[in-house]
Amino acid sequence: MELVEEGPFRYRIDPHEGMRVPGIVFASRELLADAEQSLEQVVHVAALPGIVAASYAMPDIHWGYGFPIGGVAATDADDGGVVSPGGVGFDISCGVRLLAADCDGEALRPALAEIMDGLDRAIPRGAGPGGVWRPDGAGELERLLAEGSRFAVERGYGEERDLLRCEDGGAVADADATQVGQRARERGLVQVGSLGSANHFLEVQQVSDVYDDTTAAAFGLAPGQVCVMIHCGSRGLGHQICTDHVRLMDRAMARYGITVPDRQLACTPVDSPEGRAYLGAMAAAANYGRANRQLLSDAAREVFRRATGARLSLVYDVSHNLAKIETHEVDGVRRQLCVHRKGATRAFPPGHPELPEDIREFGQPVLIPGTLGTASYALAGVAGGGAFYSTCHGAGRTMSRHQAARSITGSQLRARLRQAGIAARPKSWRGLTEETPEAYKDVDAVVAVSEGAGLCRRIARLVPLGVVKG
DNA sequence: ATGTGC
Repeated sequence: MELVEEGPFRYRIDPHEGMRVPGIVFASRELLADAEQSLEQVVHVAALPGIVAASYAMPDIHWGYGFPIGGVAATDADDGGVVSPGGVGFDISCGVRLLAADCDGEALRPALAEIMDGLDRAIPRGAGPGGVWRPDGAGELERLLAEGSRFAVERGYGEERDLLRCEDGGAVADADATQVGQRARERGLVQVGSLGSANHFLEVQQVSDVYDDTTAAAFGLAPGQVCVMIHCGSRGLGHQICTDHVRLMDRAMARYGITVPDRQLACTPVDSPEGRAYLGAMAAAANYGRANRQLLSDAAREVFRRATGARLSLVYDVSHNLAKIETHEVDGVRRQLCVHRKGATRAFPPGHPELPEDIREFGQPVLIPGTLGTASYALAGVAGGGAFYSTCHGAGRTMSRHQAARSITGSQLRARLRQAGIAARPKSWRGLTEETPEAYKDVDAVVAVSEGAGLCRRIARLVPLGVVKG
């Protein structure tokens, strides 16, 4: 792949092979070495009808279904632009929530084992059914899909202030539950308030570094402070919605005269019945994902309250797998675009009207989950953020799950975490080996490059004290 | 990511 170095940590792939726009890859030379194969997917995405500006790749890019994970693509509906479920991914609305405790690590230490045991009992996780709340039939699921975190808070799982610190106030307005199929509903009904498996986790963390005292304080973060980070998505419901709508679009594509370089890029115009149906179902899954994180926050709060009386207040909740209709200025013209972010986090700049009033001047909080036993980050959006105000979402895999599981045994991993002073409560030690840190890129490098490329800035770094995983 | 692989 021919890459033109355009600026610091910014590379361009010039249009060829049916590309309508260039590819723009944000990376260092080291990170590019891991990205080589997935750049082909950046090229494929650049061929989508109606794509605007560029097919972007974040520094944590890796191979995904159709689109790369770490990809950003915006399309213009008025210019034949399409929407593609592959541009969001199977885990619709997968995202991260960070809660700040009113105590520091030193104070928490004596109660840590008790808290971890409490979380071990309170947090449903792993594949299959099980959640903290079983909606009372189809009516409640319907409201959950329409109202997201708002409904969870209304039902007593949280406080009104939580909603102010959620992307979209905790619910997107354009959810259309009629486009969520029966199987998706059945799977979703029994998984409300559950973590899932793979790289999803709930961690008790401590702030290890602060890079901007003022912004950190405004976000509610200080050196040494205890936090809880939750990384999860929309479970089987989102997965089923993606499966269903990929199939529908795959069949419909030809009728719109659309051809794509990879069948996994199945798409239809944003303004088509199929496009609107997907966006409506996707928004319902987005609300499910937010409610899921809200319910797990409530479960964690209860454990902390009982163990030490500590309170957890929400810093922010943001997704990294979503398509959204947003207004952006392109070459001096304001346009309504369908922005696909897949393994990429929205990072609105300071002053953006959609940000909570009390932190608006600092830019949107961006939450980056680390991999097992490594650091996580709180970042902030910056003015001029290159890729439709998006940045990285995490470390990004370099090893397959199979490869990772062969590289270390459960007991070796267990010993390492214990040595690092991290209290782990996995559902199974065997399953955890797929998540060994060597299977991922270095999150510190990914975040440093994202900042260097002008996509975001670092606010605080967090390290794990305890981890709950599927 | 996922009642993991058509």
